[in-house]
Amino acid sequence: MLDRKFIRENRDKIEALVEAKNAKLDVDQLYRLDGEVLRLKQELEGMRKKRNELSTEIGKQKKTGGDASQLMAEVKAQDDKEKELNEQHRKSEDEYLELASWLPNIPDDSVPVGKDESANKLIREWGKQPEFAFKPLPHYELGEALGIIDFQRATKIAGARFNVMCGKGAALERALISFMLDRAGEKGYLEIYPPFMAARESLFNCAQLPKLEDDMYRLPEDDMFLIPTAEVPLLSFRAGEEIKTAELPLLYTAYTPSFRREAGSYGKDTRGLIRQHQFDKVELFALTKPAESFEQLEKLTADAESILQALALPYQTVILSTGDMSFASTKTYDLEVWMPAQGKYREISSCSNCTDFQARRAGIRFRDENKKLSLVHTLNGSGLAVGRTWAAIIENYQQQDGSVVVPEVLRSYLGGLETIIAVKD
RNA sequence: GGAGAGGUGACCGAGUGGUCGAAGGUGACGGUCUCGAAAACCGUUGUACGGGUUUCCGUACCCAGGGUUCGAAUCCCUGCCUCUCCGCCA
Repeated sequence: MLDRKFIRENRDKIEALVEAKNAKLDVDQLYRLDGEVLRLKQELEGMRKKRNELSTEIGKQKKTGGDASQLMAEVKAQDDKEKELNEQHRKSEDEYLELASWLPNIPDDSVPVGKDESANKLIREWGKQPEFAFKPLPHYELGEALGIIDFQRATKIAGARFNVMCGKGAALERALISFMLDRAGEKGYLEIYPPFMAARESLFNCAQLPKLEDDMYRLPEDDMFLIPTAEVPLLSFRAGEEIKTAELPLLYTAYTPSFRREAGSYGKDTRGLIRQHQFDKVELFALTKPAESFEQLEKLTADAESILQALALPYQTVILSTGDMSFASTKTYDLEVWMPAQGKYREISSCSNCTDFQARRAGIRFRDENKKLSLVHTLNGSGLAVGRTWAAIIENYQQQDGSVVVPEVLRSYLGGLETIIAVKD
């Protein structure tokens, strides 16, 4: 949610925003409703004032045994008008809020302007792409040959875009989660283990709603959703709270699965682990003072990058253009890991500064230097998407004989295992 | 799932129809005292929106949404949440 006064006083910026982020809403209607709400509210408050004054007077009369019937009739006389005004005001207000909830957050000035991902900009590259004396295989072929992942049988359980990991494959997934959580813990993030389902309000606070309702799995009887990212529970964890200023910045990390319907992505990445309905992720999340959030974004991004570096996986860091950014973000870095079989970099993390956009919806505040209640800023980043990391390891560490070398930092998590080899049957 | 109790300001807690935005306490802040600190004492301390804009005025808010009433934190209804007991269950 954007600040209402800001919207009111910056129509030019709002129009530019709607253009830059490809938002779909009727700006004229938004401003018409805002004006109407203000007008109705003023009129309504005037009537309430009169009613309050008369009621007080009636109270006094009754106390002293005077006759209040005249006054009571006077109050009664404005009932209908007041009721109607109230109704109109509420209706306009609801319509306004509904419309305003479709306004995305405003991109930071440092973000490249562009319609889509073609305008994204490379920030830096890290690591050397491995050279193979043979044609590197995709992770799904290798993984199936090694017997550590099974896409075929997963369909019997849940259909397409799911997977079953087996043996060392399952252990590798678990090792990655533990490794990432441990690293985040070392960097000062508090580990959180939250619910994997969330109420409608949590999704709205996070700005997954209203825009992404069709992209989520829903439990209609309870009006709950399977979380599409740990960002949802981590934001709502402190919703409605006044955070003690000395506590900021608050850093949280959480492992959760993420559930996404991937509606509208038919035919994209149909093979392998890149695009699944359920995938594991270790999330990094931060609440900061406003003045520190962009600095925190650099730190948080660096923290995510450090995981890739520790795993010695080549990657590049990209800043997303205005048209490619998510709804709530003002500035987003994507980390893209090298996938040898595709010969491409693929997104493995996305780190965003949502400034006060989510905090306003969730009501998370603190006392600033002037002791005024202010909204905190929220940031989130994957650190990292575990399934895609799994895939990147299999592909980057593959050997000619079809085995996969285990990255050194993971070996202690796998009982010292150095190489994943095919299970003989 | 069944029965009961309850949800009040940063926190604890009083308040069962009018003068209650709300006692008291804690915390925080300012001051007195002190070399300094603690203690003690005095004072200050809600949010949002709208209007005027130098300290001002108004409206709303005592979980949320409806209702009764001239008037509701206080009465009624619904929902959500918490606690206790029973049942069920990993």
